[in-house]
Amino acid sequence: MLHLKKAATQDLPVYDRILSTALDLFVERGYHNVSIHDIQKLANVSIGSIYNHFGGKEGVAKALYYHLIREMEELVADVIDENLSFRESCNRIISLLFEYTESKRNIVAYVLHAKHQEFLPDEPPICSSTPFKTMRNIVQRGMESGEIREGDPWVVASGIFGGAIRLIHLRLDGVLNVPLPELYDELIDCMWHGMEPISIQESVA
Amino acid sequence: MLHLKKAATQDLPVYDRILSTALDLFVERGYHNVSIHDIQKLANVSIGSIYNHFGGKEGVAKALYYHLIREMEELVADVIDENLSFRESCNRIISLLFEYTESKRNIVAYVLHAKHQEFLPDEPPICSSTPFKTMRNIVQRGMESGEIREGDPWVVASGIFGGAIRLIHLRLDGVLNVPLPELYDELIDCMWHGMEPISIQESVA
DNA sequence: GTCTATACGCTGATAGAC
DNA sequence: GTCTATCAGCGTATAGAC
Repeated sequence: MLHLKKAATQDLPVYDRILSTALDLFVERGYHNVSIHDIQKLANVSIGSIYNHFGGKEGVAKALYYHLIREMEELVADVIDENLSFRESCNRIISLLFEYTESKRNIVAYVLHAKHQEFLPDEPPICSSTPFKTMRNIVQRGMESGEIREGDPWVVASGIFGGAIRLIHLRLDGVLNVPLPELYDELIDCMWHGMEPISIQESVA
Repeated sequence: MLHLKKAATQDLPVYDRILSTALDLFVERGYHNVSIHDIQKLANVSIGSIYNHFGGKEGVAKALYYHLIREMEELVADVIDENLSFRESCNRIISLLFEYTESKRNIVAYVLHAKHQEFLPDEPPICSSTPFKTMRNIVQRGMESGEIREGDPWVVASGIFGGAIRLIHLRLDGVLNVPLPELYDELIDCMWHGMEPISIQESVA
């Protein structure tokens, strides 16, 4: 697997160096504002190497896409292996995504931000790709086991993860200047108990 | 104001015809995959006209941006003028956004989807732009009046609107093939009452 | 596998007639 | 204001040496 660190960039083998550099550039400037020459210079490789390994710029983007989707899948799979309750699984996934957003910003940004259809016309849109499908399936299992309200799985999944994803977007866009993990507890509370004022919730109970 | 309709495209004055065509093309292919020549051909105008009115492709994108942001602002402002309760205001905004997504798909897609920083480096990111700021402010007022739980305004705003925005994205990406208004009631219920199974909510009450 | 130099097409932009 | 013809620059991709 590929672990991207800027500091270690120069020590990586060519293949990984290209991917690592491309990730940084794509996230920073956007795919279309990065030329092969930019990647070539910053990664200290030749254009020929890039074409040898990836067959061009689109090939680089595609390889990146698969690497990072896989990384996200593993994150979700690890949570499932922990055999937590349904609700704890959801919380854990959100918690990990929040940590990722802080420690591996560009990975999350590339997966979440990019309109991959603009430059990867063959790939399915990201929300239907495996990690998100998996998350939807988790929700469906939670409904069947009665741990969560019944309903359209997409609506329920959006209700659970929508707030978290929104916060990640805000954080990536630089609108939020608070690290996401600090907001975790409050968000979890909001999503499970709803947005009613707490006084009402208590008076009902 | 600009009301974009594909059918009436050919009857519009040049200025609006360019904007309308550009909107469709930008959403369909993405800003960078659309050339001035594409716009020129499809809008039945000359390149000269485009440069006269907008000063270039970026100028077209910028004008579009302002038009559509303004349209969204008005949508929110109209809701505020109705003087509903805080909660009803939120519901109404979501309802209108859902309708917009169905009837004016490309407008919503352009405002929501695009990473405008990639091609409009001078503009602020969309989530911090006026309509979203306004929505956050509404939330803040709701907290002060006790109609909603206290907390970080971004977290609360994400809790309220995050699910809706997520569904809009899914719909725009073609993952959902149900018109959003049909999902409205269920979503609203989820967001106000939380994701607990309904049986538990009832037993608590 | 890695590199450099080069070719070719596309795109944004301009000039100048009407 | 609208148009066409044309230019200059950039970015992808290739060819061929090492």
